[in-house]
Amino acid sequence: MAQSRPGPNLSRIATSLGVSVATVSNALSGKGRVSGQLIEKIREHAAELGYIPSQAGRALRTGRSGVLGLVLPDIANPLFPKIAQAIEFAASTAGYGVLIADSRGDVTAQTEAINRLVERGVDGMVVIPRRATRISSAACPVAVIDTPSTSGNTVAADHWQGGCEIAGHLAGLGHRRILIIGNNQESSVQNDRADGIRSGMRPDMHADTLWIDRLEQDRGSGCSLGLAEKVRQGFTAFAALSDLQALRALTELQQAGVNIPADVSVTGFDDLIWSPVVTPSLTTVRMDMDRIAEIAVSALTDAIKTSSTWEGMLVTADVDRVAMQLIVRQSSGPCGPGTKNLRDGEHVG
Amino acid sequence: MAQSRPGPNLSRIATSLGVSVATVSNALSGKGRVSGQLIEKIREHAAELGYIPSQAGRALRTGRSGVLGLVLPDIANPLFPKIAQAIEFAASTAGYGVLIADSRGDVTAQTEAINRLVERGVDGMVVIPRRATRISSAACPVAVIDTPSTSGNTVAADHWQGGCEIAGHLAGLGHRRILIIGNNQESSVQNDRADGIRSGMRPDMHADTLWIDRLEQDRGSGCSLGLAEKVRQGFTAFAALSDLQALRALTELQQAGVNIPADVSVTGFDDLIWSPVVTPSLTTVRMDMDRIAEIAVSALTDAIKTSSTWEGMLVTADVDRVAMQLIVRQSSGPCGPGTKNLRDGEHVG
DNA sequence: GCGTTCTGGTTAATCGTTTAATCAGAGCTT
DNA sequence: AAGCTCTGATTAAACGATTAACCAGAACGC
Repeated sequence: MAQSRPGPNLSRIATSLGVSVATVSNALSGKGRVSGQLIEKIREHAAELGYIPSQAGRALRTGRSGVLGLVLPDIANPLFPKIAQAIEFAASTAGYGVLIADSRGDVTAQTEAINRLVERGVDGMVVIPRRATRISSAACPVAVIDTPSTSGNTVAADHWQGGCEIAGHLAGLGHRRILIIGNNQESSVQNDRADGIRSGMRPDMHADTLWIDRLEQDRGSGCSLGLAEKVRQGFTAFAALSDLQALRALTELQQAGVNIPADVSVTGFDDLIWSPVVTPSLTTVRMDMDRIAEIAVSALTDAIKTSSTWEGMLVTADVDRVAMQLIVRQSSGPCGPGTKNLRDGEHVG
Repeated sequence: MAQSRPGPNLSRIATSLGVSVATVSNALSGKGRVSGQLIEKIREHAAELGYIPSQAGRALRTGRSGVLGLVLPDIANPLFPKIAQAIEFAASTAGYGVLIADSRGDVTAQTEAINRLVERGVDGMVVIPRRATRISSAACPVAVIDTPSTSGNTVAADHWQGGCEIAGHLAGLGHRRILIIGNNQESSVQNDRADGIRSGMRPDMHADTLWIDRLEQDRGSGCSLGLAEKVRQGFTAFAALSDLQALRALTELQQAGVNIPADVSVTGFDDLIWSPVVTPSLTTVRMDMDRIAEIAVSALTDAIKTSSTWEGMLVTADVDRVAMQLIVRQSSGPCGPGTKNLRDGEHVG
């Protein structure tokens, strides 16, 4: 039961140098009144002893754990790697650790996950909420990354503006009939993206929307989206609300013999990992996750510093939306005669 | 500076019930000697007060934080969501939290990330090592998830066996010339998978291997893999060592007008998120990440319980490999006459 | 020369939990 | 009745860091 840690602690440094623990603590934190030379000497000695402060001791005394929680609706989300990476980076440069909690898609599991984090004593947390769920405020500051149009959102990518970018791009290429392909109508993010696309269209343009989950309820998951038929109906551009759906559309169209981008264009959202390497590479719109994470984390750490009350609260940031950036690749091209040879079959079904 | 936590602590419960803190602690942990009725009363009262033990206090006293670290070579890895989800689940059912650390691909950053975790006082950690790097053992038990053939591996999917499954599947479909498509020749995981494929082939089969990163060094990243040419050379099956490369192959072939699976077959590894929804859906081989995570975590917690010494050590488990499961979908089919019409162009280059 | 201020430290309390050591009383033996 | 054990609790000492409060001595003003 050698339960004492191996590394030196404050008192070991103190006795070894013949000073008091308080002085060592002050020297290292630069808080109390210690002479310059002594500070130097203590820091040097601490360094060569390889001193690492006990988070437990510090946490117990200060009431702060130095850890942030990260709650995700569903870790399996392909966007998650970028989010986690960005949050972890922002947090660790701010001196915080990141504790993850997965809610496995379930809504009740989300509050459960939040509770787990609270029990572990996180100082604050970043929540990417599931669908349109509200955060039953936990016992610590909470930053929400959702979409700017949702109340309670701390900071997020400007999904609406991202949609505008896509619409503008497609408009510039001459496309007039666009099929928006989304997964879930209840997702506020996807709705904002779709709204953005519609708002960015010129007056002479027209868009229909296809929600995959509804289609799959009828036809079964993984079913065909019937996009070849949509091509025959005159749609020349398929704007998916996520790269995953864009990929699905892309491969379905390719399999049906539709050439991209010669015949039709396909665009996505998020610039996920496969987007640059598929053929044709995917035109998409990217969110600056690093910046979003940095804003969220600093809003959180500010709230932690100044929070005198322990009630849960949703933190706010000066900037609540971060622009998305259009990445033009090969899956989008001018709306040209390439589609003509498919048009004759109109109104087949 | 209301630095005292809001929730009740042991002493509040104790005074409120007129007993000592020790008794409350014993009653809740079931360790000391407390009468049955008193245990009941204390637990009840603690519950209705919403008592949550202070991890900081406990950690300070016991020297255990109740937190595991998770170190990833590169969080952006598309496999990461599954890993993180599985580890988090296994850890939280074992009563542990999970602190993440990203090494952003860099090898030096990996040790840095490990140090960050140690400083935060993790009781142990799970490391998915970068390429062939060895873990410079940290000051806590470490479980390594790599591949069974690597020394120091705690537990991992049986990538070699997974390769055999693929080879067997393709052999049964009549394929004789296989192109293995990998990303990186230095990856021990990819090497094991490739070896597995070769070992699982029948004597009359032949396989070549294409390493993408080498190709990209010459032709630039995102370049064509020249697979259409390979089809003309007589390859009828493309076995990628990851679904990401499989997807790349699939789309490149489709764009070149090659029909899958009629003309050639494409297979992958890992059953990543897009695999079921692309057209044609991807035949792949899946690892049982939940089981791997559970084995790794329980090996870790065992080591933590019994560890009297604080030196770092690589833990071992009874089972060091978990079988992979073949998922047959639509991207693989019989090697048939479908390829014939492309064969006449043999030896063009 | 005596009160005051400033400097550079020390003392001691505290955070909340665990756990070894102790202790009061009941029941039992001889 | 003295000694013993057993039960059910209490006491007190950690764990390691932070920080308010205190204190000795030097410098200084008047």
